[in-house]
Amino acid sequence: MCQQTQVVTVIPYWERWITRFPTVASLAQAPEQEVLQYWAGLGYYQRARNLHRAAMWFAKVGFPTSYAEWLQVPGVGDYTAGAIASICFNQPTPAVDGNVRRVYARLNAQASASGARTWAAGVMDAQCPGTWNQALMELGARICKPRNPDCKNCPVEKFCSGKSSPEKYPTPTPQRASILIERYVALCRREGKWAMRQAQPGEWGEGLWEFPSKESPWDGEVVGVVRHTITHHRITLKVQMADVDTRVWQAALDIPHLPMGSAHRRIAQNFLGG
DNA sequence: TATACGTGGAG
DNA sequence: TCTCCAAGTAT
Repeated sequence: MCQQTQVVTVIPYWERWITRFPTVASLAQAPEQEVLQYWAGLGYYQRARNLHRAAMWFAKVGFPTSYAEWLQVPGVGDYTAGAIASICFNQPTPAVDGNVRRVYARLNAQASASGARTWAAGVMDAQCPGTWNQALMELGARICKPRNPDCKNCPVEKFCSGKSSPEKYPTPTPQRASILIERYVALCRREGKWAMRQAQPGEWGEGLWEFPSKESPWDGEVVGVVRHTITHHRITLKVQMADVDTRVWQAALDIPHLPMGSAHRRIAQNFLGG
């Protein structure tokens, strides 16, 4: 077995993305499959679809200028709308991210962060809402960190009700039990092409390409195992060389350019060599 | 209000 | 190698 050494220039995701989609219009005009292709590997594929829909929205009606309008944009929720409205349009809307929720819970010794938005609206500096919101978020990111918070350098330590045991707030949500999933993946090559399929709506990775798989083994040699986790699902993919009955085939040279999730991408990289 | 979503890095 | 963790939106 001999290993080939090759020099690979890794182009960052953002650079590939911004080169292909330098403007809102270019993103709006792209087919969704291509948007997914450039997003592939990052996860949260619904975000890519929402970003694409948002671009089409902007191309059609322009950028919103208020919190309420931004909330209508696909993929934009309370935090993003509040951040944009306050930072770009000087509107006194809270921008409550995970950092701000943690600052709220500790400052007020609250087990739950559900009151964070009401609190943030109340302490808002209406003269400089964007700067205020960014300061709150930075306080959480740099001082009031999830672990080892730097209380001695905290500008509001003397007001803090949770300072004696900051890591108790907010109470962590109990972790879910893992669900173990085992599937058998078939690699089937005919005339230089590989059997593949696109994940359907309702399946994981909708619209992404993958190799055929099922819960029971195929008739073929197991050549490897790939492990993968999606939230609390621990997935073991056993890779087999097997014959499958399919009508969809992809040329080996095209596979690196298809939108694929990381597990099947790893399978393609590790097992399609021959 | 609780849960699903995908991945990579830290330990 | 394994386990744990992260942040925001949609539903």
